[in-house]
Amino acid sequence: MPSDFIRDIINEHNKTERFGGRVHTRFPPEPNGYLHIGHAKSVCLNFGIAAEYKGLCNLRFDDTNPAKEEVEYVESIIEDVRWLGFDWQDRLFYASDYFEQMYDYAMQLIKAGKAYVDDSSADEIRESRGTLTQPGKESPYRNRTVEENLDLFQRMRAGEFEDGSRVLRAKIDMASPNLNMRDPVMYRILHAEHHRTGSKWCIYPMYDWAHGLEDSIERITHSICTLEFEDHRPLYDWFLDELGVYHPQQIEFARLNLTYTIMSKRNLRQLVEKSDVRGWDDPRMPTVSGLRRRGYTPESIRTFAERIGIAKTDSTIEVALLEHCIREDLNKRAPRVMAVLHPLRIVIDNYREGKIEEMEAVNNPEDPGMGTHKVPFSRVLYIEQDDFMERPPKEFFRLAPGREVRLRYAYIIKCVSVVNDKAGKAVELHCTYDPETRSGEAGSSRKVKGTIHWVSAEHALKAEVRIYDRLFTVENPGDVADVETVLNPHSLQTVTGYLEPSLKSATPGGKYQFERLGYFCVDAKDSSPEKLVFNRTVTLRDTWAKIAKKL
RNA sequence: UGCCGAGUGGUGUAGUGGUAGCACACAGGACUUUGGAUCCUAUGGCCCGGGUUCGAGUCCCGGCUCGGCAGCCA
Repeated sequence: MPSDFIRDIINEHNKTERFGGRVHTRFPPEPNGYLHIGHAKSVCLNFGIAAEYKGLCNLRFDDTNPAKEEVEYVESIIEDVRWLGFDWQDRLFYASDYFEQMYDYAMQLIKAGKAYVDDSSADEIRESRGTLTQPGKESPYRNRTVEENLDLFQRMRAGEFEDGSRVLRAKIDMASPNLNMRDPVMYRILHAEHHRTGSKWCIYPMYDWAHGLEDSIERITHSICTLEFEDHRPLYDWFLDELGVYHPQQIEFARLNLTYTIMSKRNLRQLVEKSDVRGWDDPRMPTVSGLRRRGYTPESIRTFAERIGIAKTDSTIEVALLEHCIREDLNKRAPRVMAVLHPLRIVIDNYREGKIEEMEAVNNPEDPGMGTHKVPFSRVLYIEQDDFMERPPKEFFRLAPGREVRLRYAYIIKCVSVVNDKAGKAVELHCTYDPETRSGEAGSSRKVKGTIHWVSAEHALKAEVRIYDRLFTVENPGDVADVETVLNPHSLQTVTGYLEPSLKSATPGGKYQFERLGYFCVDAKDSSPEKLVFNRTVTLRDTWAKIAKKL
């Protein structure tokens, strides 16, 4: 069980019986965009804590702003939370289900002389709010009678007034050093169609007013949110105390930041709208749907969420940790296959034309229980262009003129000649094989420096392979004024890959390790049996790349 | 220069008065029919200054730095 300041607080509450030993959290997204990895952190935290303490966690849509919210988003959020592996049973709630009760509570506050209808314009309210260093000024409407406020508020609800003409405000303290306490707006008039309540309402509650009530109504014990709401906690507490209702504890933690990644919904939406990516679920997006399509597993994301920890310090996690988590998971479960993405044709001169052998390949060296499968071998093969160099440095131990290398699960071959094109680029290799060295047989114990992967040209399956790189060229794209300027133009490279024939039966979402290259998955949207499409999830650790870089 | 909050290796995160630990990254090595995986080893840290104490990352005081807040967004 992880240890962090939130669990410390819960342990303390359990000790003092503040909530009678109960633990009940909630994940409260606003349905105005797709969930991203930062939300996943919160989902794992809230549902994870509930599970650890044998408590409950609700899924609740904070749908108080009809102007920005859509059912498409609620559907995607439900799918994503479920995919991450969490269950809210029958506790799927919507803030909009509580509108009537919130209205009653507002009437109660008005009757207590703690809220008033303000006829000021938005501009006037902003100007009278004061500044960070100067107190605000009280509204001329602040001291209306309770009767007048009641009447006006009822008429606001009845639709008698235009958008923006009036608001309901809490009467707190215009001189408070905490701006949130300077008579915050509780309701605004919005004649807008709500995705659930239709046109039933034309006044909508503001976050600060609504959120605590939602938590209170659901008997939440620990209302976990991000740091920027720290200043709002006094207001959260004020509303609940003035109403005298059940009062959860709000706790704030630092949101997730990732290197080379943007997390704000605004920026993510911009990428989608400007077609910098192919939608919210583009595999380059840090959205849960993007990661899923990219080939990330729920387990890897949960592990990641656990490893990054929970704290109040603003921090930025290196994206390498996320990549480590998916490699670690896929290493244990992904079957190994061979695929050549940048083919170089080789002919084994001394291998009889038309001869075909079935080589036995291990499905996963980490798990012998996964068995083996056959791969056809023949005279003409493809190997990776990177696995051959005409003038290799001494650190390179793959194929080169006159050098030997092992073909994975097959024979040791030697390169005897190179065919170059006009530009001098190697386009075909002629090799000989050593018949004594077939994998698994007596002579196969002979050692050579390198082993490379291959596919038989005549048996190869062609597929579209999408190779992804980071979306941004800088570590902190979120700090840049316009993210368009730091987009990586090479974040997607599409190639035709040559795959071993066993992949014929690959189904959408299927995850594989292409030996020596990385983990790849069948694209869930664009792949079909006629035209397979693979996404590269993540590369394997590449020691050679590091060496080559230093040369 | 208002209010709130945060400062522990490169990046994160533990440590609640008693040997500063873990993960990732990085460097080296072992092993290897994936330059994968695995294993081993190394480098590297308590923002600063005072104070309390036998003893301070931890408690106190004073600084410094960074983040958040002036939507009828959440």
